[in-house]
Amino acid sequence: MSLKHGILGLLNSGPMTGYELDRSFKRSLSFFWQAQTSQIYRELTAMEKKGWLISERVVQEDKPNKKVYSLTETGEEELKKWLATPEADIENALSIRSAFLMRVFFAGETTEEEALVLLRAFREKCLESISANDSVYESIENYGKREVNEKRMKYWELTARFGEIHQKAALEWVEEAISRLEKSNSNS
Amino acid sequence: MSLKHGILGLLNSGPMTGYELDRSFKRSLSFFWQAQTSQIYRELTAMEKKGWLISERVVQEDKPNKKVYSLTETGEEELKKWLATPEADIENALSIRSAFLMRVFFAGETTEEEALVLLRAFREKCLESISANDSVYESIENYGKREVNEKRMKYWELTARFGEIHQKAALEWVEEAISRLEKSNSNS
DNA sequence: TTAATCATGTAACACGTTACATGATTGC
DNA sequence: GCAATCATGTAACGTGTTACATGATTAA
Repeated sequence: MSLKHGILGLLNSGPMTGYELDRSFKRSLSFFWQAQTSQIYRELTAMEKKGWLISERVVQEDKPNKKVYSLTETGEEELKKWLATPEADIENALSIRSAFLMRVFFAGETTEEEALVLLRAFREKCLESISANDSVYESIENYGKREVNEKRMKYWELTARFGEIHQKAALEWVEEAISRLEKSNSNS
Repeated sequence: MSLKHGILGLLNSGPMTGYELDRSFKRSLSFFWQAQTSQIYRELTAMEKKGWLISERVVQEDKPNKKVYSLTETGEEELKKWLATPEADIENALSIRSAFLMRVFFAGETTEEEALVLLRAFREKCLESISANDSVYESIENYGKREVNEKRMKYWELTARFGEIHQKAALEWVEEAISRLEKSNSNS
């Protein structure tokens, strides 16, 4: 239920519209949890039905009208309850779900040259992501200074740091994988 | 569609029942793709309807009867087509989906002490997983010798190696995260 | 005038999870 | 006698993805 709890967590910093939540999500939580706009609107409807949120329609003259959501007491309690029971998520915290690795697993059904093309493409991806990291920290600082308190920023940075370490580990892996394959290629 | 293609890939080594596919999945692919038994049976039904597989009922006397699935030509073509178009999966190959990191992100809503409890529990999990890795390689070798050819084993090992590197990176991250928090704790 | 940003959704389908149901055989 | 392994599923629900629909305002 992480999408619901992500929304609760964001709304705990103050009321927001679905549109704003969507942008917040993509700016911060999308490092480790991706959600479509349409999914966010659907969840908001469901969460209001559950009594975790209430919405208020705000009329605007210059822009389209909007619907501002805020936490109810029930919603706050639910957030606290969730924060207090992390066991199941720690249990699965190391599990990976990767369609890319599925392809690596079955690369034996193709030629070694094709496998190398796959791995080299992944290496490029790793290098790209790593070189984009500086701007990530910049945007955390810029955004954080304005709208988020320091305590919250600290944990945001920790999650970004996870992404960074993850990317570097992936690069390390693919370098090793490529050189293993190239070695076995020249032996054959 | 990775579950379907995982099944195609496994059946490409030879016909299997849903029960055997389920065990294969859990033994090998579950490092990077988890699937429930019931999901596998549902996919098999759907894939047969699509014409990718055919099933044959085999009567057994000592054990319950079973239903053996094999690839059709259409299924083989689909597998080849999938292997030839990895672009989208490489694009998202570095993306993470982690309910645990969602909790880290929102750990600012609790006390620093609670955050440390969370991170220490994760560290334990990392250490556990890392110490379980030797047996992983052992079982790949044991299983691989019997039923899988050498070319396939190589890629299996690569995916397992990814898991290992990932675990070590996670440990590195959590050690750093804990010491950062402990530092800021003593400053406050 | 055209793209970008603001703003909210519906519908259909695909995929994942949980709980339940059934019943045979083998080894301790 | 009891647990483990063999073997196959259904039903309901929850979550994720894709495509589509609508329409206003602002900046280039």
